[in-house]
Amino acid sequence: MAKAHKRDRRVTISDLAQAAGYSKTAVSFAFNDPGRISAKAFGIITETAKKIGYVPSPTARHLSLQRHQAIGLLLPQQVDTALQNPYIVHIIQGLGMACHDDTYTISLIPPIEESLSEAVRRAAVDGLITLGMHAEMRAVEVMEQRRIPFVTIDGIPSDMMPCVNSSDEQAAYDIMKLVLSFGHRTIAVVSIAGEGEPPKSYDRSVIELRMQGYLRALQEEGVPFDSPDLSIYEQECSLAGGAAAAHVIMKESCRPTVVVCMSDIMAIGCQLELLKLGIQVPDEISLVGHDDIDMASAVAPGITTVRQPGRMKGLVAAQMLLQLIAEAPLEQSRVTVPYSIIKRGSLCQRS
Amino acid sequence: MAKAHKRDRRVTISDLAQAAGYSKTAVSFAFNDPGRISAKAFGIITETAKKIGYVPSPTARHLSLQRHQAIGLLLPQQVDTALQNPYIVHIIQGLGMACHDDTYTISLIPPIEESLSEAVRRAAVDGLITLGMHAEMRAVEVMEQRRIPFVTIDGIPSDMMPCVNSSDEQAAYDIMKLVLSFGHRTIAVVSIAGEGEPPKSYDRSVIELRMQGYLRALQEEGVPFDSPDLSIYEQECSLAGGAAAAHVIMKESCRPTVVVCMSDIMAIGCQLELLKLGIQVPDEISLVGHDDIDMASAVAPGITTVRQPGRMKGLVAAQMLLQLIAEAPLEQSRVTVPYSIIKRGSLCQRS
DNA sequence: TTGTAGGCGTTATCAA
DNA sequence: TTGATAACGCCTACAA
Repeated sequence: MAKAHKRDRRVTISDLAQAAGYSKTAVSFAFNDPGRISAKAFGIITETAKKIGYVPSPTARHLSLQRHQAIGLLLPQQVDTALQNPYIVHIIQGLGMACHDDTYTISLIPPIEESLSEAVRRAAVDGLITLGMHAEMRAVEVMEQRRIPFVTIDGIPSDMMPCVNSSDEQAAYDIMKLVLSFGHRTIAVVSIAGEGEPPKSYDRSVIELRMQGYLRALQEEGVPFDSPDLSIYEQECSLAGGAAAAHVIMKESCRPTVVVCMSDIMAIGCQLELLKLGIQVPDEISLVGHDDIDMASAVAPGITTVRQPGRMKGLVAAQMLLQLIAEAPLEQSRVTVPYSIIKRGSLCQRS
Repeated sequence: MAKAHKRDRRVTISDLAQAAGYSKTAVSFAFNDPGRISAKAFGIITETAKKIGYVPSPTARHLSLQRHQAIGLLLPQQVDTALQNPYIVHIIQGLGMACHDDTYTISLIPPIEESLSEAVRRAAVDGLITLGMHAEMRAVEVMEQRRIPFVTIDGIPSDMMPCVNSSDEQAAYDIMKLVLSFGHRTIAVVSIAGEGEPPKSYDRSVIELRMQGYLRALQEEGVPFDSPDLSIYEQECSLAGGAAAAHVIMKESCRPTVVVCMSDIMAIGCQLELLKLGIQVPDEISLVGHDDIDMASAVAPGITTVRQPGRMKGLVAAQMLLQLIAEAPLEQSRVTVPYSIIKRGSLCQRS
């Protein structure tokens, strides 16, 4: 009567111990370290377990072991919004690759009522991956209080926080250099308009870094910021934004020979619109993008672009995190993953 | 000496209770039900909490409350593979939309050593979303033993298991009907080759249902299965598979006027290859696909296709699951989410 | 090899 | 309003 008052209680280790005629310890061993009990005991216990339908409670194990076998990805926005960004999907894939062998699970953790720190408080994970500078101080504080290790992707390299970055500035510099090497001198740059706080797809700092890279390359070639040959636009990061850019550009008195877009999605939108307007791409106007999303290789001509190594970043970050969780020392706490430039048909020699 | 032997123990509710000069109960109330203690007590406790850096342990709460505030998505493959399928990404977005308000977290749960049931055993979630028929019996058994509610997406409607489906057969029927209404009578169908056990992107049953839908429509219009005007191919579900289809089709003595592909990715691959071969799309050969992936609207001409309501399915499934978790009755345990046909440029009147 | 008992950090019950 | 104390279900020294 003391215990069996609820008919549909889930079956616990005690139930199994009783049913099998062994102690809880024996049962525990049967599941976690069979070598420590007799073969007979093991047989009886597993048999009985099957019979009465016993499944060890993960939660109880977690509490007891102080470990979840899970890592979390702290998202700057709600899940549905975040996953609209293919880059984030790539990162998750990378995390998955790293977690595969160690059978860690991945938790998608959006802010709770706008608050990342609140999300961190409640996260039942062994470690966290953080995106961008959104690792606001409050959240970092909580992670430290909770002693949860974390690795930041695309964060601002600082302090002792482990992070995985790619050289955005350099990548932008490189592709602009490529553009210039093709003889282009009348250039339109389409930057990303940052609407709202957390920009839909990109961190503000990334946008700035890319712009700096562009300008550095231009400067080197003697195209200063205020050159009449250089026009800079800001558009929403979408196909529509790219299309809008196409229209604006066509109205320019001094039409550019190349459009340098800060994202493939805009480049593709722009290219489709230019084609629709009867402009030959790349013959009349060349185009380059950024990110190498799937679509970039699917459109005709393919978009010359910079490949964001999202998967690689996720993979490396997760590996580092797993190290930290295991309390193993990190070889390096600041990793830079290389970009690569993908050459396709959208960029050609200036005609 | 009994307790304070570890210097870096994380601070617990007892520590706070002691530091604040109240009982654990009072502390618990301060965090969960402040109305039940005096304002003064609340003030002191929260103040002290901040000072000593106390954060309630989620795990301990989970064990105590028997609830995780998390749902899991049971993936048929590893995370990186699964997320290559945009349809699955859409589903996750849908889950995210549903979880937003209730601040549930989403766990991505891949099989553990090929075993879904093992993954279910260890999942620390309040409920599970299951994909396709991959909810093999063993996994279902474990869910029942653990008393974890679940909802299946694209599963085989059966028994009492709640599920969210879309009428694949009907959708295929509809698009084939559309094709026929445009006057096409010489038709190539490109089906999906099922390589390996869990097909890369599609459940076997979905493929069969779509084929059935195609055939039903054809039959109605007097194009029987063995008509010389109908040729059926099987290709890998990829751009390359579509391209391969294009080549095979062009070698046919009786060239079709339309290619009906079971997936957009194949349709796009096919279209790009046809264009490369100098075939006019849609004038010489029309094309239709299935799924309405992002790319389908980006290529030129756009692919006429059937929109897989992935987000909607995820949303509905998660809402149902949340109901089940709350032990609220389900309005209906079998929901069918409607497809819609998206008309774009790739399909035109037979010339 | 097996069992006893204490700990993991909360929440919930029920007196005081 | 407050505070002991018993769950929650498992793991694991330590003892037998």
